[in-house]
Amino acid sequence: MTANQMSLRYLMLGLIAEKPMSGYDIKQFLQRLSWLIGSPSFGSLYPALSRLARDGLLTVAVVLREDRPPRKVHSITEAGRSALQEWVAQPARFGSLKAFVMRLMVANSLSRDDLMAQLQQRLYDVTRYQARLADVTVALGQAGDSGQHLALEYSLAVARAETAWLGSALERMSQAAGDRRDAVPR
Amino acid sequence: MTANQMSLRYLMLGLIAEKPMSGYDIKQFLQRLSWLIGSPSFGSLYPALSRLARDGLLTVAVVLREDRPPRKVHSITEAGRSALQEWVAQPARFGSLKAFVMRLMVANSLSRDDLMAQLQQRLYDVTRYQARLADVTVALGQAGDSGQHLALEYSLAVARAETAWLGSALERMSQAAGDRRDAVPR
DNA sequence: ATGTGCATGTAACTGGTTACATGATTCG
DNA sequence: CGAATCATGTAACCAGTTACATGCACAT
Repeated sequence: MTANQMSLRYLMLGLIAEKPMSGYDIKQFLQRLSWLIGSPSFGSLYPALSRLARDGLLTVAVVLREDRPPRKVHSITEAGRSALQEWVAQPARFGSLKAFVMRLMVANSLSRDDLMAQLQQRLYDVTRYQARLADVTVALGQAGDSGQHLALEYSLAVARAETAWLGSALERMSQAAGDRRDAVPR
Repeated sequence: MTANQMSLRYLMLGLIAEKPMSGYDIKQFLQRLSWLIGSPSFGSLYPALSRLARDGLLTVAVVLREDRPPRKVHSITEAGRSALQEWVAQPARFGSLKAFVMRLMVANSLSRDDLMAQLQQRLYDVTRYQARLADVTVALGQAGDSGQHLALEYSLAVARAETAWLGSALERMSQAAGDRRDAVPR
């Protein structure tokens, strides 16, 4: 369970891009934030890793140590870095918050403009989603059971929070881009 | 894509519980709210349906019509109804909003108390999640790139909206339960 | 004639899971 | 002595996807 569709592939590539890691390292790291984005099992992690290596997106160095088992340390290649960049810059299709958050996590190679473009796209998608929810809520009116009403209201409350946050975040960032004195936003 | 882990099984069972439907009917229905909860493909829908029938949770009646192809109308059995009830009443483990919303959608057989128990459980889970997020955000402090900060802030904003909504919804419902005059909440 | 809607289903593939196998070392 | 940590991997399974197969009716 790694939060749908982000494929584990690019998540791992993103982690290795920051610093070389073994499969075990990655598992450890993700385990500690499993509550946030979920941690894949070894059964998917190792195969995915060797596939990335096979595709030339990363290189493997076997590090032998006395006493402990040898570890395979994976480092990103130039091809890997550009593949990651390409993936992370391309507009994410609308999905769960978790998927989007994972994308942001890996997106440290993103320029401020690209980052803002991601947020803008998300804002656009969530706004449309929110409008749809509002329509349906009105259309449902008295009909439908209380569970359905609650479901819609709940979804709507969350969507509203998302658009509000995205709006203010974008505003903050464009202001920070306005005065060119401080490089770091916020 | 039916929003993880709810297994399609109980979603379909829930739909058929409301009124008998063919596989095609279900697909149509879900297609129209695919933006909300996602629609499964025929390739998973039909097999799941026949498995439910095989397990005795629903019965199949082949309805022949001149001009149009015959349809297999599925109706829920007693066993099916109790299986659904059992599933829907059991505490949902913490997952995505979508999964929870789907549960609520199907939960029209739920008593107000059971419904409130579901919300209470969710509130408990999200509150813990929110606390964890707040901790990590503080711990991250100056470290971490802007993407990571944004990811955490975004998640936190949504979590806050969830707890706020859940709190007020529960309050409303317990008030409505207080004056026993009107049976329908809200 | 061509495509769209109705209606069912199967087969191949994908991307994950759990459980298993191996084997050394350190901690209680 | 047994359990946990380190470290890698494979095999069986599962739930979903896409693409394909079939076939009739109706509208363009």
